[in-house]
Amino acid sequence: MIPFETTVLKRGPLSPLIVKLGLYGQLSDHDVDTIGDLRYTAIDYQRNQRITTLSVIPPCVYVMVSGLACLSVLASDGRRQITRFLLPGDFCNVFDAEPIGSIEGIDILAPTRMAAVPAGVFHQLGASPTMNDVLMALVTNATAAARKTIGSLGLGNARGRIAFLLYEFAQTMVVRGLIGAPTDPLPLRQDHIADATGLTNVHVNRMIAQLRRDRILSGNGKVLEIADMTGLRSIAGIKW
Amino acid sequence: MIPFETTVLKRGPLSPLIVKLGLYGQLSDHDVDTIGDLRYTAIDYQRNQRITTLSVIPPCVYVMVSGLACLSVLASDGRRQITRFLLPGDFCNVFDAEPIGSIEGIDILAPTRMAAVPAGVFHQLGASPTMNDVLMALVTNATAAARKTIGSLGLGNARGRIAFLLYEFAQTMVVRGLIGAPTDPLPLRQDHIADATGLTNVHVNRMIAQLRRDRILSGNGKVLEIADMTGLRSIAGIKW
DNA sequence: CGTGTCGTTGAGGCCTGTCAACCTACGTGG
DNA sequence: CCACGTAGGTTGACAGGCCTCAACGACACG
Repeated sequence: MIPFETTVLKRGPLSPLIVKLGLYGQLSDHDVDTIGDLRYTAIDYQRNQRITTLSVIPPCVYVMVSGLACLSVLASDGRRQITRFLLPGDFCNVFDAEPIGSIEGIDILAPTRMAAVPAGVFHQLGASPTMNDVLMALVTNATAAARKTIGSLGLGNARGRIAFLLYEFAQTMVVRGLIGAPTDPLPLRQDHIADATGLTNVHVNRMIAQLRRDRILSGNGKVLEIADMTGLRSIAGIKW
Repeated sequence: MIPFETTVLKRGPLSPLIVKLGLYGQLSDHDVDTIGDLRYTAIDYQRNQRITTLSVIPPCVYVMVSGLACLSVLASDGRRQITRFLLPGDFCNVFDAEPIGSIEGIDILAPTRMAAVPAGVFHQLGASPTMNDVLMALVTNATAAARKTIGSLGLGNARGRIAFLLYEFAQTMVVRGLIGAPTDPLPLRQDHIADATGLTNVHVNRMIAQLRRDRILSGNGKVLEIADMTGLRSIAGIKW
């Protein structure tokens, strides 16, 4: 029997986008084909690049194809706060991840490829009622996810914040078909976790060591794996 | 000369909604009239009520008409994190403020009136292309605002977090026409600020006293006023 | 083998939380 | 008119979680 992923992956590099959109509504075969066949310009970015303005001449919608990036806000003193991670299939300059005016930028956390799709094409696609509903649900969901993060930052101590971040990140990766199981290695460095939780890398290191001793996390050194999703969720300390 | 507000206020109780929508696109006279004339059921809520499910039989869109409320997430131990404030004109159960499944609720912070508009009517309104764009911009903006809050919580210390919150709150109140100037008294108690910034009410009290000594805030006791918006913004510590 | 990246560990200090008491303003009822 | 209760704000003493600074280790790569 051919696994489900195979049929999706046959759609090509934009299949992560199809998977993502499919989470928010039933896509018609026509929509799936249209997206799968979209013409786009591939653009590659290197690690540690910060992008404040994506080229929009001609007007383009950027979709991440592979890699890892994030949106972040900077403090006056240069520190960085990651406000959301960007995964393959995520929009990078519109809809749920439209950077805030001049204060938010895109940081590339691992070698990343983006697909620049002419905005006109995409706007046309969004004209269909079902696709419009899907996009609206997408953005609404992003708002809700951001508010959950606000909850975690406000309510949790260091241990709780880290637990929440890892739980949500792994959950998202699985749902989006980017890893097979939540116990697979996560592509996060301790610095990323620090910048996303508002903690220092030193303290993140200590907390991760503690979570490993508690058998909530596994892996050594640079390999970060979740051992106990249920435990992680309860440590996050939110009343779900 | 008749001030602008007068013409808007003539639209009746739903004028805050018209003002809000107008921030995200040019509304046609027809749209304004339609919204101003919407039939709705008024529902009043008392302070300290927590609403986990708004009645949706029949399906309704809830719009706040007057008062003050917030969305909040609870910790396992019962503490509350305010994830966003709800002001007159805000949707309360759809679009930019759709509560997250079972984990988020609406807390009434001051006597509040909501307008329950039949969902069908509203869905019909959103069918027009321009209004659809307005709604999409609304939700996108809410996502961006939430991410800005994440930035403040992650980057700022107590002083910075409070400064950010008050700056954004006052700014929003002014833009929405709910107060005349950012130096007008704000309808926030110190407890609200504590729950929105993830601090304790005791520490919020000390920080507010400090900001008053620094002439950034004014007012005594229960009266909270901003004296210096520019100073507040720079204290927030975000690279704008 | 030098260099850079990322993780790890220790010592010390500050920011913020916790606990507790008290104060003012205001409304209610005898 | 006063006793009382409640809501919200204010202040002090103390503890602890997290930050800062610093050094070192493991590993990849040219």
